[in-house]
Amino acid sequence: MDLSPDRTQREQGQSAQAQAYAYLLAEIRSGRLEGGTHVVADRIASTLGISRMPVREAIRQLSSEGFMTIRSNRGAVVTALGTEEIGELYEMRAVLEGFAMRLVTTHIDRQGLDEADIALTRLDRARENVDWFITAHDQFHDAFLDYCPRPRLVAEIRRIRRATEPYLRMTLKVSSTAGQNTTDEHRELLSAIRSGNPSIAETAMREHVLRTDVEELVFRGA
Amino acid sequence: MDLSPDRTQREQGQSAQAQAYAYLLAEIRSGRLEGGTHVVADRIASTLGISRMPVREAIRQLSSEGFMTIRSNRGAVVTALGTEEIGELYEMRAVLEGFAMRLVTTHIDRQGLDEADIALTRLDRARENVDWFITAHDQFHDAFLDYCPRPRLVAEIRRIRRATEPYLRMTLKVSSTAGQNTTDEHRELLSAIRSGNPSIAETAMREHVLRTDVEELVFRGA
DNA sequence: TGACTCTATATTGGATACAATTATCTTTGT
DNA sequence: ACAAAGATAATTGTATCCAATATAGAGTCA
Repeated sequence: MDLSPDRTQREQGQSAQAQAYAYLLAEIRSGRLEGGTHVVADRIASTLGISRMPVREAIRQLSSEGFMTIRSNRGAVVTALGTEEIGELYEMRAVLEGFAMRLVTTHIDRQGLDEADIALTRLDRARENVDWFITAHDQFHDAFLDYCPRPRLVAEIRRIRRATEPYLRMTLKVSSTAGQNTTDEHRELLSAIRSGNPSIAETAMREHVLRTDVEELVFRGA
Repeated sequence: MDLSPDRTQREQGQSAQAQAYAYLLAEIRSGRLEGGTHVVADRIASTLGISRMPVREAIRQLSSEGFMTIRSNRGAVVTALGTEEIGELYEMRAVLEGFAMRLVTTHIDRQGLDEADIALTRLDRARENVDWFITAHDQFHDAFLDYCPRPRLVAEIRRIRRATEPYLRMTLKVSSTAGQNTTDEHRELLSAIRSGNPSIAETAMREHVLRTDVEELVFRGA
């Protein structure tokens, strides 16, 4: 997940549209393109040294993925989510990822649990730095999702996570440090999955995402 | 939900891209464009009397919504879902719509429940005709979703329903008639929501979608 | 000063033109 | 007859061009 600000020159075999898509998504996820920003296709095009059409396509795709909003004849703006919408996205992820855990409990093995344990340690050590924390946090959740035998479900969960990332980043920057309880939260989650009981695991994950993430984001800052 | 096969001439104010999108989506949902069909942008363009660019954008949007698949330099094909993928989509809908019912129980009023009751009657009467049945079935579920205060969640549920519609249609055509138990199933669902207990409602809907729809589709035909 | 109209500019939507790639057909050799 | 190779056509990807629309600004009049 590199987020280099400058021109990602078209590497071998990468289409112009893919380049534009990757560029814009990275700008949005990183927060460099803030919500509400008006994105002019022509500017992006010349920044990347390509024409406007592939940029248009990238914008359309990003908009149907929720990252941008296209207003007819008035261009595209980076989707600015209000607290309600952010809350709704977290809620959806909570529900979906909760269900994913139900499936994970019956598919994860010793190795998977060990990996999650390691990820938890990394997460604890990464508390001071926003980028590290987000990366480690994603990896912790991914450690479980890797064992969920539902590719589309996993893709959707990750999509939602990306969509909310800029706001998580903002919040973390404000509070500067993730709390100690974050680690405790995740440790409890891990043990719920270790229990092997699908219902317990589902509930734990649902509550975890709702509690930790939504509360911190919506009520504390943003 | 009209699905006219012939040219939907560009009505007042409708952009070419919107026209292409609506046209392709209707063709796919109705089953006229079967899964696996290679869609040539130029053909669609001349069919609709527009150029290729807005069609490309429509295709890209449809692909990011799961209706089509774009292979680099090799065009787009209508997504052909296997039984596993269909099952996964139903599963996701079951989970999301289950959660939606949790919220609905605390927001629905007398009028909403009456509407659901009426929709149930219509559903029962529409059992012989595939199109009527699908419409009535959607309306029954929508009667609840109208009372769910989470717009994105509702949109996602409907998106999944549209994506699986062609396959439901195929299955219904084979079995020619929806069973009596379909009505019973939905009646039980309604009473679960009437109970006013969020957890009962959530479970009922989740089980309902998984049981009725997935079983009929995946194990009976398709 | 402030609202309004008209004009100039920027931006978007769409069509066409061209280049790059893939698919199809034909030819050739065995 | 079959496979390989080359030529040809079809299709996709991208750039450029033009028209339609929206935005911003200058001037005008009360």
